[in-house]
Amino acid sequence: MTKKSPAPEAVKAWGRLLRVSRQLVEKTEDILKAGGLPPLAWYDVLHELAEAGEGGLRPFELIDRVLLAQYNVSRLLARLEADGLVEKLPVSDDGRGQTVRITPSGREMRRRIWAVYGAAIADLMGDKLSAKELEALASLLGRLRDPPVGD
Amino acid sequence: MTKKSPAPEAVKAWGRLLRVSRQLVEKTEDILKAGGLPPLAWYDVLHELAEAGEGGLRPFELIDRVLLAQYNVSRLLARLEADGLVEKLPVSDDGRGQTVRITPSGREMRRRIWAVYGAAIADLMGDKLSAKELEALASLLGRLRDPPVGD
DNA sequence: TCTATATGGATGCATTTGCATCGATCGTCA
DNA sequence: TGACGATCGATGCAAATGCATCCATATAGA
Repeated sequence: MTKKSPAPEAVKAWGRLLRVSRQLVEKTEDILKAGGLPPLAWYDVLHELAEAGEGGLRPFELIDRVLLAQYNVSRLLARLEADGLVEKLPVSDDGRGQTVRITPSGREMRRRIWAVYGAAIADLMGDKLSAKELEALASLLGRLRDPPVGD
Repeated sequence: MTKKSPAPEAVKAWGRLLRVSRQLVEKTEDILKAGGLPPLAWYDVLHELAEAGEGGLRPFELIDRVLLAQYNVSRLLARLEADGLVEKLPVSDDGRGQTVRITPSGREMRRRIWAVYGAAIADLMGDKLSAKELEALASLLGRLRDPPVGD
């Protein structure tokens, strides 16, 4: 079987995508660290749990949402629980599982992270592109997702 | 001082950017691993060194090109050297430094990785967007780079 | 019901990363 | 020339990640 060769435009866009995203993540992590705040992954999980509300989420639901490996979620939740930011509840109809719920202190931490994270997003993205351009970017990126997503 | 709040469009584009890039990287790493090939970072370094030619590069030059931390480059080069893919040469006019040059076997490895990596790029990007769209994407991403880059 | 298989989640172990620091040389300035 | 701060690159140690596997429960099939 013959391997495909990518178009030059694809290679260029690919390179930019990887480099830019790494640069942005790194900068954001630095800013959070400088503010004595936990890493981005913590925010992601706290955000999902906050959106999920009182019902909480099962760890395996978290896995697809935050795009982390199972063992990573398992350990991250352990750290969050140790810090009192989430709590694990047994779930009645499945003896294997548990439900994870954000605590008030977790919500507070989420707010604190967001104050810094949101500002970083504004600095690093919002200020560089117009609203129309941001929408165009989101739309193009959506087509690269698996599964692709519209709007 | 008041913190900025990001525009909703910025938040959406940000989320897509981080998720899509992680998804693409992960998929690509999986493909490489399945082919018994080393990780993407190896390709990056071999690619830069191949472009640099016989003159090679100093490790600190590699650092900004591949966007890796200094200690990461140091250790990655040690692994590449152990595998005979690069060689380290003393540099005459700076007793602290060294020059790193790709070996024939390193060039060969780069080709083998590219056969798989290039096909992944074609699959994951080239097939999803038109040439025009890819250029638009690259251009938008270029504006997010630090420093921003045109074309 | 009893057994086989699949799923949810945790964990031991090896590798990789991040952080701080170190040794060595270079450049500058008195 | 001699001293001092900066730069290049490596490395010890701690934390995080990846991998394989494990335990427990759930589900399906004979």
